Amino acid sequence: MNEKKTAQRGYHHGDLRDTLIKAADALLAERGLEGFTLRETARRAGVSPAAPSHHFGGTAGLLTEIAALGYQELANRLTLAGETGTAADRLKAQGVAYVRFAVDFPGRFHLMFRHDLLLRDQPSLEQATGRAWDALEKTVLAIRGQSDGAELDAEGEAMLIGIWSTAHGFAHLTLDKKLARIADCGSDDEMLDSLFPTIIDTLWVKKLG
Amino acid sequence: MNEKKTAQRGYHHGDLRDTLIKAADALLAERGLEGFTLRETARRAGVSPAAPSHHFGGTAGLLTEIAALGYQELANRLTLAGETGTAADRLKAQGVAYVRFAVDFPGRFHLMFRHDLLLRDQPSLEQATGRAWDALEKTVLAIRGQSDGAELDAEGEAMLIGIWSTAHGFAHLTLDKKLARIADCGSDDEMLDSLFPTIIDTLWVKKLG
DNA sequence: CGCAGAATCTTTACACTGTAAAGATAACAA
DNA sequence: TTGTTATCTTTACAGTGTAAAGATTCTGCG
Repeated sequence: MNEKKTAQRGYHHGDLRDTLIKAADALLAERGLEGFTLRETARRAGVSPAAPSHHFGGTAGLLTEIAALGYQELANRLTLAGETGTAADRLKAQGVAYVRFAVDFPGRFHLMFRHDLLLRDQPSLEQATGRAWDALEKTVLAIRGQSDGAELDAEGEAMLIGIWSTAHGFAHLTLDKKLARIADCGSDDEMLDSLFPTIIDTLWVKKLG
Repeated sequence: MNEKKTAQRGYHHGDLRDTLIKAADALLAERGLEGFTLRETARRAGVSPAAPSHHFGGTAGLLTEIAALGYQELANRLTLAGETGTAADRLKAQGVAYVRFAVDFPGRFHLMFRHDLLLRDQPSLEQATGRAWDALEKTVLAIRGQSDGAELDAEGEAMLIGIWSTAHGFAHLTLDKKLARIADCGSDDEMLDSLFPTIIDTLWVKKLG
């Protein structure tokens, strides 16, 4: 019976921590990282402006929890994309999933790579980051013919950072509308589903397959 | 005799516009984009807090001029890198130059891709962006065997966006210290000069050459 | 039960921020 | 000289994050 709901308007909210995380995440989704405000988060949660700071130690503490959420979701998608097909297919699918995540959660995505806004060594963040990372590494290990727990060899390392960089850059450029003028596609969806796979094919798969 | 210097402490500064741009650029270099402040810029220029807004219409106006500076510098470097060697060599060199620019000017670089902070259709920005863009396009056209003024074919377009994405992503990940834990290189310089070319080779050049 | 002590949230306060509006000053043109 | 205009300052306001201190409720222990 830990569900006291928010109706109880006393000093003790019950589960204000979770409420704040959800409110902040929703605010991030609505207004983006630049529209995010700690006070507005508190307002939406129906508490005083200073309440979030008390729970999370400051803006960075709250944002770090949301970034961890983001890495969890990203890890889930990367894992899912890394389950079917040849090793090359899986890496390609993971690249697409990476960009898809960025398009689906632009606020979270931007936040996840703003180390000036995050508490880097928070366990929740480190663990979630590790999960996402491992999903990619596993696929590259398979491509390189290495066993699952091994250290990546030099070329594998280059491949991993390469696919990561390409997907990461494409995601950023898409979110920043930089690709609109060149590839005059319509929606981001169309761009993602046709252009990005083409790029991966042009760069990668022909060499791997 | 347009040089009245800043010593003249009157209402009319003389060339406050340029002074503000330089002060803002220096502040950006020192404290990064997140440490940038319009008031601090005014402070360094020795003028009132509201003076910058009057000249540039607001923060975005001033930042846009600095972003234009950034694109100019980037265009210069890309042009220089695209002058010697085979077409494949030049594209690789341009990729390295792109990342090098980001490492040398992190503040400017971040700013240049923050469309929420810039006035997109400011001529100075559009023109500088175009110059940088053209330098890359020219190299890809050469690789594709197309004439200089032509429209890129589909595969060339994919190549262009591909190399851009890879360099852009690598630059972002480097600046965000995300690569430190994987490729345990020392400095950013070392990473740039050895790791990034390796990636390009692994991904690209073997196919092009 | 009663009641310290701790946990939780609020209040207050402060130093910032960007910028709109109105005032002061200097340059300039007639 | 005198009016006009451009340039910069002053003032003011609505925001922001958060430190410090106060109010309230929960909790554990006698």
